[in-house]
Amino acid sequence: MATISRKERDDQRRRQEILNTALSIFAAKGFHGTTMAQISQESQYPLGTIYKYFSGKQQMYHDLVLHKVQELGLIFLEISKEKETTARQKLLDSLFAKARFYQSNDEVIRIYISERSNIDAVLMPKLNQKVNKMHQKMVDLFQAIFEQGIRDGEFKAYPAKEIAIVFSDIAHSASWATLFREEDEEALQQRLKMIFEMFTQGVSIN
Amino acid sequence: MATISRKERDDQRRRQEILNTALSIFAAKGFHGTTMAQISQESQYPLGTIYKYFSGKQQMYHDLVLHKVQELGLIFLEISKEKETTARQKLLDSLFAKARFYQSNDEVIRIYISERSNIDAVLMPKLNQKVNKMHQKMVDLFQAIFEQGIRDGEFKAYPAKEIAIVFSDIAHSASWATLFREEDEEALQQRLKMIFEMFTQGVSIN
Amino acid sequence: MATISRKERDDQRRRQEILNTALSIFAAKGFHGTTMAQISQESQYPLGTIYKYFSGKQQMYHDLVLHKVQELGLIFLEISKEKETTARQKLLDSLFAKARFYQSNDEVIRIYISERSNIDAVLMPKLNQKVNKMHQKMVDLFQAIFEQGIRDGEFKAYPAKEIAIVFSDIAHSASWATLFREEDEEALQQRLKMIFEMFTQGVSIN
Amino acid sequence: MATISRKERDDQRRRQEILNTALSIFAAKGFHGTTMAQISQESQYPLGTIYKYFSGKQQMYHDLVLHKVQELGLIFLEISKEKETTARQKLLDSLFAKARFYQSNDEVIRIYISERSNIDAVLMPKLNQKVNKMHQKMVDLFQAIFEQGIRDGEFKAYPAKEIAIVFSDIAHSASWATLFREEDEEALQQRLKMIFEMFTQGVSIN
DNA sequence: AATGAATGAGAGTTCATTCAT
DNA sequence: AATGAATGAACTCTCATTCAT
Repeated sequence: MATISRKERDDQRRRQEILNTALSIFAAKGFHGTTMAQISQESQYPLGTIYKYFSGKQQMYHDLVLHKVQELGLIFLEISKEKETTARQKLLDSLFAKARFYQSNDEVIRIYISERSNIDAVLMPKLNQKVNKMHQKMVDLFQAIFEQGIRDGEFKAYPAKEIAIVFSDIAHSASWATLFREEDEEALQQRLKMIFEMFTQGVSIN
Repeated sequence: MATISRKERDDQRRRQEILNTALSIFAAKGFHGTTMAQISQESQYPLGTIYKYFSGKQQMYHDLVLHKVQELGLIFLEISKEKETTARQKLLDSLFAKARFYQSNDEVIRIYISERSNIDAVLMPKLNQKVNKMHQKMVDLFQAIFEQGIRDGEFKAYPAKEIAIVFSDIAHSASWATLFREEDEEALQQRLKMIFEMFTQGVSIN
Repeated sequence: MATISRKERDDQRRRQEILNTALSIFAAKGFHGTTMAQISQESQYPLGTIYKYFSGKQQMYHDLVLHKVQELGLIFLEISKEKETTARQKLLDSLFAKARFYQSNDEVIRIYISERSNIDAVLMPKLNQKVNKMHQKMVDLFQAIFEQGIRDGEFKAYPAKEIAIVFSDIAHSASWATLFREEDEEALQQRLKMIFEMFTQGVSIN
Repeated sequence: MATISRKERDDQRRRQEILNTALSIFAAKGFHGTTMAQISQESQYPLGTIYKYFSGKQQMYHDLVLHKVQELGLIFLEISKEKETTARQKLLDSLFAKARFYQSNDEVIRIYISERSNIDAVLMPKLNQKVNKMHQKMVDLFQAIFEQGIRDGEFKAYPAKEIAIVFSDIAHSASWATLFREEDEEALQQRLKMIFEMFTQGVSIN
């Protein structure tokens, strides 16, 4: 019904507004440096309301991280599902997509990395597990792409899983670097292409 | 002569014992999840004693991180300074060294990564700066190796800095993976060699 | 209109209750001998609540001292502003007022004296400055009264400032003594009058 | 015997050196702001040695205060015992003596005043009692002088005790003021004489 | 239903005193 | 006998969460 759906839409919007505010603060001050009072104040939502939408500080953080990681995962999923595209092209697309995603989500990226580094694994073991699981899924997507590429004679028959891991980290590092450089679009594209060429052609002479 | 008084030796030993305990706890629970009381209890040193050796929780953490990062830096420095070694071999050595270092220092590695991820940059900006500086130095060492390799006709003339960054992250990722696999020495060596071959020869079929 | 919301009134009352409790304890045990936990326990307000009203132990102490000193200052100001009163009478009024104030605020008086004595000037320099400033203002009021008295031919032409200081301290000492005697109202009045006569007529014969 | 007496003299000297250092620090930072470690460092005496001479921080403080107050008491005793001197002159002498004492002992004076204000009566009740007792003795000396003066027809027959209290506080206030003025010897003498004249002749015109 | 004031456990750190050397 | 490193109780203050309004 319309009434319910309006309420739902409002809820969704509020939730998102709160999350966005929380994201900025978490990224700036870290999980422990951020207080619920700050989030309440900055987001203009009363504390009680925030606790209506989230069961606690930790869950909020979980939501935030998982939501964003999922977003990135979806992008890769889209790319990997394309039918008429070569493996090579899919990888290149993924590389560009990741860099773009990092550029427009630099705040959350810090958090994602931090989570991956496991540091609060004891305090938030579930989040950590989930993040790693999603990371694994993304690597799996790459693995599938490499399997396709090997099948199609594009790539050498290295173990697809190992290549996927290496590629995933190259993509991360190339994208991460984006956040600390003042590159224009052109320079970014050139750099990414060069890195991709390194990866495919190797750095050795012959 | 090694005129270290007994007191000094004792001090050094105690300091190290405390640091070791702290390391375990920091690695397991993170900076914020660790309490001085825990370190005191676990290390069997009274709180007051710990504060004799370290001016506070934060300084302890700093010491811990910087000390270990320096250790890794020294290893790379040794390798890069070798005279009669080809660039190729130096890189291979570095890759193996990094993996071994990660294996024997898995606890501190989590901390190092966490620091690099910037998450508490506001709370501990100085540590962060220093860690990044040391990371930069390590990348610089790799860059020098690549410059040597390019000069000697071993490597293609990619921008040395970009290759260095890529290589550094591949090395990290390959070593990091070590911590979550049950590989014997043999399997590890094979994997590292394969990854290095990928990196040098490229994954594409021409 | 007195549109003080109930909340504001409650706040004010609570604040005052806490201050009153704190006052007793500070007066009995001094600043350093008093713990926030004691104030919390004695006042029946939880620690967190106390920190809602006061930003810390020191600020509480400041508030307490300044508030009370101001109160006394206002009393003197009232007296000194009276139009139709002789200087002599104003001084007598001030003397009585001070004694009464000491009687009904014996706890805070100890604190005031302690502050004036400068002992924690390094730890709480601002409070000390303010208290001394207010003390100076009170002496200035007396000075003005003496100037009036000299102009009117009531008093000898001693430097008004010096007489004011002497009078201020006589008033303090006479009032202070009140706290350690078991005088009825009658005896108090007689003693103060006698002291005032000593001050005005001198103790020497001819 | 000579050997013992040398030891005793050394002990006495060391004790005094420690006390002098402690005095400076107590006066500057207050009782609670001063740490035993500071006294040890500043005085160049090891902590253990200090605890040989004093049973604790508090006793040190006691010794310090009592010693100095006694010194002042002795001065007044000397003056009051003089045979051929008029009461008037004895008071004048006392006034000058007090001012000089304050000038050369400004550090301890702050402490003395602080003690008199009773603020740590619960923490150091014995010291407080003793200081007040000594203060009382000094007032008693003044009282005896006034009784002498009244007997000799120098002073009006006010209750000697009350005059003594008033005089004692005037003397304190006049001396205290010394610490915050930049008076030369001449100006000081004039001021004290004027204050004494005020006290004896009264401030009123007949 | 929505709010935000109230709560109190638990954090990091200090320092008077002891006592093994 | 002289030392000063070692001790740990006790301090102030913070903040995630609750629940009365």
